[in-house]
Amino acid sequence: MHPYRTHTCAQLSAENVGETVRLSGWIHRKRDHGGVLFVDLRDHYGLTQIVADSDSPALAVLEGLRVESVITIEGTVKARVAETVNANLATGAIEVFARGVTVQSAAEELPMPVADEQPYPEDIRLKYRFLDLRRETLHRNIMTRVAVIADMRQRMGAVGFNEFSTPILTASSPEGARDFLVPSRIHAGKFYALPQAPQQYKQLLMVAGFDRYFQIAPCFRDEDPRADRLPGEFYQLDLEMSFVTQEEVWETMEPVIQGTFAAFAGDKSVTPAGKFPRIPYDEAILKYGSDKPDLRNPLIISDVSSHFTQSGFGLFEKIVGGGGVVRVIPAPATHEKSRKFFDDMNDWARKEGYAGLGYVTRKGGEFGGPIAKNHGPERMAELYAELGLGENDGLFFAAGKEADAAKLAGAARIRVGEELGLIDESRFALCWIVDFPFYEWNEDEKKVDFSHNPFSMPQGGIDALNGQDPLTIKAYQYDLVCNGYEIASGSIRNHMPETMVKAFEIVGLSKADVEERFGGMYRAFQYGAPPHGGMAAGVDRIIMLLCGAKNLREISLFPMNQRAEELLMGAPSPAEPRALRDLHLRVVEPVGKVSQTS
RNA sequence: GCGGGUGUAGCUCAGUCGGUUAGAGCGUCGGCCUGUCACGCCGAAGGUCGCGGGUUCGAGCCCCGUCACUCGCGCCA
Repeated sequence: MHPYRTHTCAQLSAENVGETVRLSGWIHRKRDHGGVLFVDLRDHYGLTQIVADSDSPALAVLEGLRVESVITIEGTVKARVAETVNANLATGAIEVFARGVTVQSAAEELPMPVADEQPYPEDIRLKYRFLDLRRETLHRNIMTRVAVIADMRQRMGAVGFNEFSTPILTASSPEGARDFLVPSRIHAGKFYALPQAPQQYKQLLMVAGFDRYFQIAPCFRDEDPRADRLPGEFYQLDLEMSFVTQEEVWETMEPVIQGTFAAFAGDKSVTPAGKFPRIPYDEAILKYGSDKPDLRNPLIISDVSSHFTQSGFGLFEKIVGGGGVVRVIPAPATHEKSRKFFDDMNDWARKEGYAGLGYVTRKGGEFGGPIAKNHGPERMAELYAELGLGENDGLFFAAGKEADAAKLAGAARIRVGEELGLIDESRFALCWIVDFPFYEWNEDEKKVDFSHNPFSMPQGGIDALNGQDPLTIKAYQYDLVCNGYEIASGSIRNHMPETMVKAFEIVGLSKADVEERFGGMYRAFQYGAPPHGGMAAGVDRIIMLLCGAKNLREISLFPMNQRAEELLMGAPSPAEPRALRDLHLRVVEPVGKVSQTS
């Protein structure tokens, strides 16, 4: 007989009654009735009830063990009598009568429960992550993660992509996020950087003629986290294709992404492949106030500035006269809502740092609120007719400089949608946001900057760079958005050296700068580079959506906390003086702050 | 870097207007219990009310500072 087990804890059924078996696992729960004792024995696969009574030498041993101790049970499979069958358990028709027990590893008193899903403080969960990972939900989420990644690999392979591993110790990329640096021992004063993404390597693979690359790629960025952004490291489904237009990237990836979503969506619907809406960036900002709109929210923002060029409502007239805009978010069927509902929204907007969120109420056709009063009921009715709003619909107003108003309107759209329960939770709504601006105006430095990706191809190519106002140039650049989360981002790359040089010139960088900062890639483009493009999808975020988790820590094995500490292993930690010497480093403590070590 | 929220037993939380010895449930420990499956019953231990300062006759409660966790802004090409 196998020293540890003949079956897993999910395997035994009525068919095994009478067999002598061996099971190993953790003591999930223990119910001690004195003369008879039950143990729910748990392994990765499931639970089996173990029973011991005074006839069994196992009774005394099990009585003395704490939960989460690891044991091996040898015993006989018994059918449960009808009244004691547990329909909630896969193995609930049987139990194993323990004849002998071996303690493989006794557990101390636990710092946190395993057989219980009660919320627990993050720092304890992270410090005892091995216990946390035993808990049902997290254990299941991690297995979903494993399955999603395997599914992605399979689908990518099926459409002709090959998985390549690119270097982890690489060169610092001067654009973008803050790098994690690794000091060089051999080269004093020089540093490797961990890749923020395999961007340049995957483009080099295209130049090297490999045609279709993908990788479940670890990426490293030293930026502050969010609930949907892990500190330090994360994974991307990174891919690149040669000789493609952006439409081909979308057409190739829609079935892959849709397929993976559908495979794990449970009873939620997923936007069909080939039907992902393609929304230009400018339109997204106008209609949704965001470049990552949640399309489950039916509310659409409208620009009503033209209605306020002349208005009894002086504030809006002044804003529009000064080049600003007035945008509105409908609040359908809010005639029963109290004044507090509307005032609370305004308070919320002010708390978020905006000037305020105006509103008009409407009940049975009657307008209410100061904006309606001053603007006048006839003009309000005109505006309502244009927007197609009914006699019980309210309206929120976001006014100011265009970018601010759009942002406030976007935030208000989300909040109104949630408050009114308008979000359709039963689906994954996917869309592409396309035609991102290539450049943007940097108000602080009074100069033009790259808006997103300096490697992407400007629409119109070098002619556009030469002849057009830079701020009107679009890029062949796109994001994939699901339920308000940006889940992928990509572009057709700029593979032409002279176009690259021109593109960087506009943000004030010379040819020499390009050669210095992107030397490898720039050099590669001198020797025959195929037109190429691709994208990178946030694996963690996709898994979070599919698991219905609100936080990336719920789908990650050993995540760092918000201060980028890994509490289980204790990272980061101070280095030995000798290691610092080898690396030619000396630590300079920040003034006024003592670094904490544990 | 900035802002919001939270901080009371190992955990989840209650704690009235600032007023007696700070409570409950879960967990832990001890005892009892031969059919439970979130077993039950009895008992016990367990508290620098995050920390420091202040106001007050008196502070878990009010004020100031600070720390931790968390959510957001900046940031994330």
